[in-house]
Amino acid sequence: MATIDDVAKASGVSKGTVSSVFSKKRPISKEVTERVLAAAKSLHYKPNYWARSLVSRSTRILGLNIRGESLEFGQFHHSLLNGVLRVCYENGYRLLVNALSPAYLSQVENISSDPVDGEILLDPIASDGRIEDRLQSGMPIVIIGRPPAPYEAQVSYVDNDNVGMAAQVTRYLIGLGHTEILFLNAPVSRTVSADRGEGYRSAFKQAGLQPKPDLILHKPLKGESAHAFGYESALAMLTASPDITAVIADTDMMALGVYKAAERLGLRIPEQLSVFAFSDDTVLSPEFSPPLTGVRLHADRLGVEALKLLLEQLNAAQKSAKRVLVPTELVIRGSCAAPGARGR
Amino acid sequence: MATIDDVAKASGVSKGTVSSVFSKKRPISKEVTERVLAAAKSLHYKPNYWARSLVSRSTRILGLNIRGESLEFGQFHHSLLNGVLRVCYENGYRLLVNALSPAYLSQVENISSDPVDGEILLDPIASDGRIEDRLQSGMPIVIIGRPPAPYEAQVSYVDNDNVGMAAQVTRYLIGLGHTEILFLNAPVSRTVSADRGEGYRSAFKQAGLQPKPDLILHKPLKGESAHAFGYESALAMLTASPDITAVIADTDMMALGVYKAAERLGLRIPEQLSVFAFSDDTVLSPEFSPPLTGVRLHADRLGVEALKLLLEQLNAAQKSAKRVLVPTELVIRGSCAAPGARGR
DNA sequence: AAGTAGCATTAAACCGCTTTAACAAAACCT
DNA sequence: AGGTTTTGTTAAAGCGGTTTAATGCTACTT
Repeated sequence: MATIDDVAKASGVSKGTVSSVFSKKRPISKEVTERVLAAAKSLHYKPNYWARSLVSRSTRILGLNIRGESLEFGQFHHSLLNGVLRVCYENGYRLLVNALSPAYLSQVENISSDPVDGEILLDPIASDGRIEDRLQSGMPIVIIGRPPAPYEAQVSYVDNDNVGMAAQVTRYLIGLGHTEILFLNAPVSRTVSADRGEGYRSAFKQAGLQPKPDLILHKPLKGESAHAFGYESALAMLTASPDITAVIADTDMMALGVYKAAERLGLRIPEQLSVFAFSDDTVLSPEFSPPLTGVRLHADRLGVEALKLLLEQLNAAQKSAKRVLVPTELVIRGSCAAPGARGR
Repeated sequence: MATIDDVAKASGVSKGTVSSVFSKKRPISKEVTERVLAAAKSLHYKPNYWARSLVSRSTRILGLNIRGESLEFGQFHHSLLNGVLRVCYENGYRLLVNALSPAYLSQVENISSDPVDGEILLDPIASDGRIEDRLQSGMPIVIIGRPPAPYEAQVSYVDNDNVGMAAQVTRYLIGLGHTEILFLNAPVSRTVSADRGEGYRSAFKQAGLQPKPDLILHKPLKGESAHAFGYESALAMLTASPDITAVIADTDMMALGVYKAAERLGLRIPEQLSVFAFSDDTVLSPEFSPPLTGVRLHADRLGVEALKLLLEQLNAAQKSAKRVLVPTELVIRGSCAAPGARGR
């Protein structure tokens, strides 16, 4: 590959001049510009990206960081990615998808700063090392999901209104006549689980009822798949407490587990058991029988808003912690109904 | 951000030593290693990615290049991306999604070599500047889809067996009794359209029939959406030639246009018109009424195989042009049947 | 005509790291 | 003991660009 020196020599100018021709940061006479460009073309010269980034301290690359443990790229993530990519496309940024295993990152020889101008962090957990890390190094970030409390005032983030959404759903189920509602929540450490738990409880209180703490279960962060967790915990709980008439599941896969448990127990959905999922999977949900009632999260808008915040932050003189909430909508299909008798 | 010099100073060694501690390319005594690492931690030092890449001439980033004109990120692309990401994850590579608008790329100040070790090129067209470009600069590439003829022997690529697949489908329709089969093909310039066209024709010849050239239409590369093209060309052709009893569409969106045209003309599917699409969209296809018969392309495997080839190429001493074909499967749903009367 | 301002260009310093060549100290032969 | 390896460290020379300060020019004042 030809370097800037080759081009400088070939066109009879200094490398500083060649640099200016390409970066357009300083005016160069038309005549010289043409000579340089011609030489560059014949030598197949292109400025080296890394060298340029090294000194200009900018790459026009944005990062999308996915926690290493979970490379579960479902429709939610894809939809989000779509949103992010669109904004990148429009603004001339490339997108670096950063999904590296923790095992890889923990090795000394792989430690390094990230090669991006800014980053979007997905799916924050309670003690999320990534945030501290970026704050430390001054890397602009936007989080999708609510950051853990200590950082909430320090970083910008985009989120659904998880509290409100969970409350709405719970109200909906209470309105149908349910009072014993099992909540199979996300892993405790994920911030989203706290919010949804709060919404769940508040709806109960608002209705003048006492939420029962033992009806909230959390999926473990690692290990067990969502499906297995849905199946096993629903099976156990439904067997132990015959009063339960409805289940709120965190994801569609988890809901699928619940369906399976219901089948095993001979419970008809929705007549004997209502099932709900925090999901907007247009593939799976309608395929369920009965079709799964859930909520549309608008992952693409989460992506778009996050990237906009990030770009804003890159161009702003001083940082500020902004928050954007993306509204959600209940999608009522066929898996919830008024509670019926649960005879054995 | 602290630099290597700061760490060297703080731990009382030279920067060469610090470098060796982090890169592990040269043995450093345990005692010194610890001292350096401690100093690095307290200074929040991380090696600068760009500086490192500049001299080591490697970034551990792979690129996924999408032709600028088409940022139509559908399920095919997502599935492909999933495959690619999985292999990246396992091998400690980051993925750079390169979807920049052509308008942006054409500006002088934005020309520069790509900051990746290797690249996957999606959706090649007849005169694809990207390939020549990469060959020129010595950038390792793997193409998904068949590269244009002049490059076929020079670059590695992964593809479906488009010729065989198109032949299989056409045989299937001929077997059902169709002889007048309209083929709404991909844009002429896309290499995939030539292959599918060939398969279509060969099936006719094999059955002792003459394929009619005017029954093959190509979507324009830009402009019109697939849906609009499907609708308009089907409407025109079906009106002009009442003998047509089947349509092979390039994509599901195009097939949707055909459905719409059929409805407009009062043609029932599949009784009066069979429709087929080269698509495996699990969202859309079953939603069609009747459900759309198509073909499963296994985009994720395309991605996985492409990335494997790329990694192989990066590690190999000398390059070689390999080819991997990913098999496809007919997915028979409800949109094709034996031809019936097409009374007006 | 002299002085000032503006413009295009260049040489040299620098960005933060890796690597080469040189070297000292310790370990291994006979 | 003397010579040869091995091991650990360093100073200095890049990697391929950008940027700063300096330098000739030409053009504009007055």
